Amino acid sequence: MMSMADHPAFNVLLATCPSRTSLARIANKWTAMVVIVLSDGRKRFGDLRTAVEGISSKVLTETLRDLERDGLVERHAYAEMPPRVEYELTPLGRTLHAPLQALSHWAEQHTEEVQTARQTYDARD
Amino acid sequence: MMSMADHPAFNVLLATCPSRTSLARIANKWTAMVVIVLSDGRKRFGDLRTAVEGISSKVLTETLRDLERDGLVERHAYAEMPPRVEYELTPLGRTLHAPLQALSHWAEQHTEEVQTARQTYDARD
DNA sequence: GGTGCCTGGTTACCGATGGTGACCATGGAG
DNA sequence: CTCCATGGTCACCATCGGTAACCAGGCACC
Repeated sequence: MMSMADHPAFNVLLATCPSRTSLARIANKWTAMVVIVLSDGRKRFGDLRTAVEGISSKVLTETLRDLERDGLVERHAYAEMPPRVEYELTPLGRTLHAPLQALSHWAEQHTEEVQTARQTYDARD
Repeated sequence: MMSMADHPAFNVLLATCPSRTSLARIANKWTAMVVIVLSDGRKRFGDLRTAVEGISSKVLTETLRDLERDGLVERHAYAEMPPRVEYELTPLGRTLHAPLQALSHWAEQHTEEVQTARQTYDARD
């Protein structure tokens, strides 16, 4: 059975609703790519940096910190030399995989249509 | 039947893949909110501005222009005074509704967990 | 014991992006 | 002749994303 409590009155369209903060975090290309890579399993910092082509150390660090802060990713640091740090999705983070994967699939599947539309738009008058 | 041509080798994880441009456009909070409002039907500029609380004219204009350029939204301007301009999703734009709605739902449904995690993170040492 | 490599960052800097508030063109109403 | 309504644009500033250089610390080599 579902009660009212299962449906809090959160609405991203409302300016002051805290859910908008959550949306802003996940509706982000780097977040999407990092989560997709991490859903394959625990990954080291350097491996993430390689897998998510083109991301810089700084942006990867920030993205991971934000995800950790929001309880979506867990950080495991080992006191070794050279250092080793691994990241993995929390159970909450794993629930993000499906929606973000869907978004990426959309991007991949409709890229050609988007490119065509863009060329048409840019070519007109 | 599906052929190879139905599955182009687009991959958002590759830096130079054009699908990444598409992902960057749709993985954006304003895009998500605008598409969700528009999936309810054709809307006037002013109504969109009201429905997506907190968006400025400038950002709404830019968001709509980008969506139009990518073939996701169609703009209908009427030569009346005062002016009337309506926007509606194209068939391609409508395919975005489900993934973006899912993302918003995630944000709304997990806001409390995210907030709790954030407080815990910020409170530690 | 100086040189260099390895990893996971940090720092300074800089251009793009997002956000704010004022302003505008047009025509009709008062 | 002034005011309102609509759908913007413009100038301006803050914040963010991105780039390239550098760093800590231990180990290996010579």
